Amino acid sequence: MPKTPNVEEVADQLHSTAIRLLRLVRVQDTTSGIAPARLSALSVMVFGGPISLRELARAEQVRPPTMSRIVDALEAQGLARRTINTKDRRAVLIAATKRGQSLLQEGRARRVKFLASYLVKLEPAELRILAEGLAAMQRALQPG
Amino acid sequence: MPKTPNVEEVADQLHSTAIRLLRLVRVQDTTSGIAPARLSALSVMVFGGPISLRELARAEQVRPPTMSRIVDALEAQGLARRTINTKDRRAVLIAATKRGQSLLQEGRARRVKFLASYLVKLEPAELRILAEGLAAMQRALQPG
DNA sequence: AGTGCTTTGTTAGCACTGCTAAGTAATAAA
DNA sequence: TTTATTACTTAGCAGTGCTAACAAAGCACT
Repeated sequence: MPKTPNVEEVADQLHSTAIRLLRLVRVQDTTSGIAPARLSALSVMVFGGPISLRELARAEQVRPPTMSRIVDALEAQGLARRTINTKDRRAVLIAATKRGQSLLQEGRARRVKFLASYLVKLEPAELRILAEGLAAMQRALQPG
Repeated sequence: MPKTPNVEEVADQLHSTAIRLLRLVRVQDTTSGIAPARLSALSVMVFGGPISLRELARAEQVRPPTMSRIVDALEAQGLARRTINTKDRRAVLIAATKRGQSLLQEGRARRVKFLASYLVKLEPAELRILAEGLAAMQRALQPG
């Protein structure tokens, strides 16, 4: 029976493990031909549907000018489109194109597959603990 | 008794959770006055001692020219110093200064404390599971 | 309608961080 | 000694974050 771990120690491990993990998958992301911030913004559109620039910026924790440029690039690559919001003509509605959708799904699949290739080294019991640990972490990171 | 989870599902959760976590702590890092790549490189020197540029670049998974510029900035901020390697005069030995060491420790402490403030919301049993899950993940990410 | 405030988005310009290509200096190999 | 390799730097590009400053649209109130 393992003893209750120190909170700060876990926090430290958490941080460094997250860094290592994202560095690992970054390599996979570059093969998609879409830069990471663009891929991430595209993902929000694909899973959440058309969205205003302001909302998209908030979802990505980025300022509007930054997101405006990201959308510029996605449009130039034919992966997203700005459409007119007839309800409020100040705002734009940004949506992923068909091509943007399929490209995202492919990239996501590749990334997940890549990560999964590491996880298969674990015993079923370890995998279960990892899944439970993740669930706990998601609860902890929840605002409030 | 929870059933054994799907590997790809866990991989997906892992990825998005890691992204969210690092976005969270990024805010804390900006308060240190050192940019993230510089902070990370500094950390390698502080915990591993003097190191050549090539090794440092490898440790940070970055190309030498990129690291050369990061070290330039750290030197300009008085946080690291390039010294001559008498064994091989092609190479440089890069080491953190006293100021670099203390600044890093402070930043690290602030980040850990910040993360820990989220983790205290968890029950001891959840925290234990999270720690075990992290350990499993570190085994999985191990090369080989 | 008109006046003024707020909201949405853009443009311009800066800092930081990644890359490759091309160069110099020191060392190793032939 | 000549050639190749290794370590590092410089130059220049792309991507991604920011703030400041602006235009356009909507809102509130007279």
